[in-house]
Amino acid sequence: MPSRRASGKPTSSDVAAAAGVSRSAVSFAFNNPQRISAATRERILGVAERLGYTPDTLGRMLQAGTTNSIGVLLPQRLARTLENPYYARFLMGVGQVCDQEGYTLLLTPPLRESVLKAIPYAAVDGFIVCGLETDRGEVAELDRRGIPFVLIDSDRHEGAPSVEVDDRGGARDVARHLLELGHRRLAVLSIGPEREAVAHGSYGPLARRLAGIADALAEVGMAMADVRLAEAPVTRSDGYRAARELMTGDTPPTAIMALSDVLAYGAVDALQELAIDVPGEVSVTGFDDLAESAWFRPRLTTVRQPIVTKGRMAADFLISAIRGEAQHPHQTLGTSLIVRDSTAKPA
Amino acid sequence: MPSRRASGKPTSSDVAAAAGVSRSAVSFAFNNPQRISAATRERILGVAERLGYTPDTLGRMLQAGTTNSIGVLLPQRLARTLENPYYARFLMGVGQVCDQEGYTLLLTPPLRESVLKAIPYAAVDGFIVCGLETDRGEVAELDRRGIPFVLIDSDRHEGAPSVEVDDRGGARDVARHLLELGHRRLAVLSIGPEREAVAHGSYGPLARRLAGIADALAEVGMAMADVRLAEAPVTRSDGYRAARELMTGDTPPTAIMALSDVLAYGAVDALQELAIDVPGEVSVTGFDDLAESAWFRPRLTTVRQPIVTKGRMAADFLISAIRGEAQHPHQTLGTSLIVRDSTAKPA
DNA sequence: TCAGCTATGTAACACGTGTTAGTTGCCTGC
DNA sequence: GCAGGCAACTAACACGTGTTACATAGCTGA
Repeated sequence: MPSRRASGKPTSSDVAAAAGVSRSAVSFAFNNPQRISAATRERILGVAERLGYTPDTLGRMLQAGTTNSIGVLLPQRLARTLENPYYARFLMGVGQVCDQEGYTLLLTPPLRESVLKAIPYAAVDGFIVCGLETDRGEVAELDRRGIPFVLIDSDRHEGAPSVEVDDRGGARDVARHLLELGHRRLAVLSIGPEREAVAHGSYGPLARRLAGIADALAEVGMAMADVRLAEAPVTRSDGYRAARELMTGDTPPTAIMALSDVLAYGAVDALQELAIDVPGEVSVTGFDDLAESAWFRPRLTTVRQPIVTKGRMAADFLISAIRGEAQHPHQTLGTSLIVRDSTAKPA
Repeated sequence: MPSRRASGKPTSSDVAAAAGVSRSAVSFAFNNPQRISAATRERILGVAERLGYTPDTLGRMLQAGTTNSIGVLLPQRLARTLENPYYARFLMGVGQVCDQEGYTLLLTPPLRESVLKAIPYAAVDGFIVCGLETDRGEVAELDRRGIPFVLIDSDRHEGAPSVEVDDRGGARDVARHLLELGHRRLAVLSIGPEREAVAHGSYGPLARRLAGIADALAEVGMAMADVRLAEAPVTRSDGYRAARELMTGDTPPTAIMALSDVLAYGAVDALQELAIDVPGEVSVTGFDDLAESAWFRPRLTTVRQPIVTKGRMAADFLISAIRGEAQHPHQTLGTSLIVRDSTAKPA
């Protein structure tokens, strides 16, 4: 009978005792067959089978010093994250590499509203750090832990690999597109509320996109002050509500620039319900180019960012760092303007 | 200087040595402040700070016997899983509970094509087992490990909690709906290829849905043999291709029953490209009722299954089991037919 | 003044594993 | 017949933590 008090799980000591051998022999029987005679090996395996023994995962990990798992440090709660198609797609890219290299994927949301506090509770070989709007010590904490990590959509940080996207250029391109079509009454549907973060000097993707829009506006002698700014948290419904409100003014915009595709979908929903033709009366643009945007009616004009590639590259960099192979590469991925059917000259 | 050979990370022994105290004192300084004098506590914390010490996650987990993490045992690779909106939504439900209870979420894909082999490599307090088409010993393995688990979309298994959906009833409802409208030339767009699994006696959700369709057919004197069956792996594009092929015959169907919403989207894409009106000429139905289906044009007639609730309930059951609170509840969630604009009487 | 209690710190144990160094016995070869 | 080598196995270490049982000193109260 396994001696372990009441917790059930038999340990290698139990097997050793029952088989009349040492604990080492048990380990060899499982991991190093040729290091032990075939006869006793069979006996040990038999006893193990009878007792229902399985090597403990944590014990093995502690000894091996590796978990075969990579963590994704998320800025939002799991429910909000998985609700967002952007993250689903990003994680898909990460997952491709995990599949290939045999890693599991640990999703780590903030613990009690704190990303920092979540770090000690994740048993992983390395972290992919997502959308760190303001660095409140997470990077320092990871550094001192000596655990490899990669920054995504954050500020560039010497001492760690990073993958970013040319958000500024992409936003500039789409704004330019609308301006060249002749639009002057523009509205920006931003992901928010994060204006405070921007005001406080954060340089997340959001701030960069706004900067890109400002760039394009400046080229025609306009400024952000000439643009109407609305904010919606994240979902399609949020975009719907925000767009409805945008159209209530006495001089509604002729073009709505949404800072994510999902918000753009919602905006189109609102316009259709108001019987406003897209793009005949109002043009709408997105950002991301999710797969659905090509199927959406009207087919959405948007900025393509290589989300899956971003995830894949992040995982590649991380695994290289875990293996101690690479230094600290910084990659900035390009964007491209995808002109489809949701934009046209103003009426 | 920390003595540890070259691996970097200082351990509590290093801190103890540097502070001239025992290792226990270091532990107390961090976890049990009142067990030690304020003066030495400050000193220890100071030394720890200087050395850059952080308690090791694995060591702590091993001692505590808990990981604060729950695992999701997936039947497919991560890339395929996260590509599927159904799973994204299911994981969202699981995530809601994780957020609430402070758990992290470990996604565990098959290792070398084997779900079984993946189990020993996941450091979790319990598993949510998804879509176990055929039980090849996974349940036995989890049982012998003595780790709590919950079965989702599988056969009911005494000895473990489970959450299922009335797939059969849902499929029967939607088939009945089409038959009552007058359709007789039906096509089923199944998720596959898994016909072999069904033939081998597996009772996954897919088989149950097919059984439900057979039920409805029987009510009007028809059988599955009278229905055209096509299979598509999983994505919208897959559905598109399969539907195009379905329509090539000399007597194309007047209604397409897709076994998932995503496939239904693809089917509508194909019909639109062929200039076939939906629902005027051909009706299309889905299964799942994803959020997008209400926005889709034409608004999709489908079977709603409570995906998020399923995930939430699975996580609830699991956490109860981890805490040793509950027995082995079995829950079967209901479905409801959502009639929208993608179905009509045949021409 | 001394028994007894509290505050403080430590040694030892427990969690469960893999691996290295070392012991024993048997067989081979000269 | 015995040195040397090999096979089989074990003791001890390492991974890093939290916690329990014990020792010591100082203080309080009768």
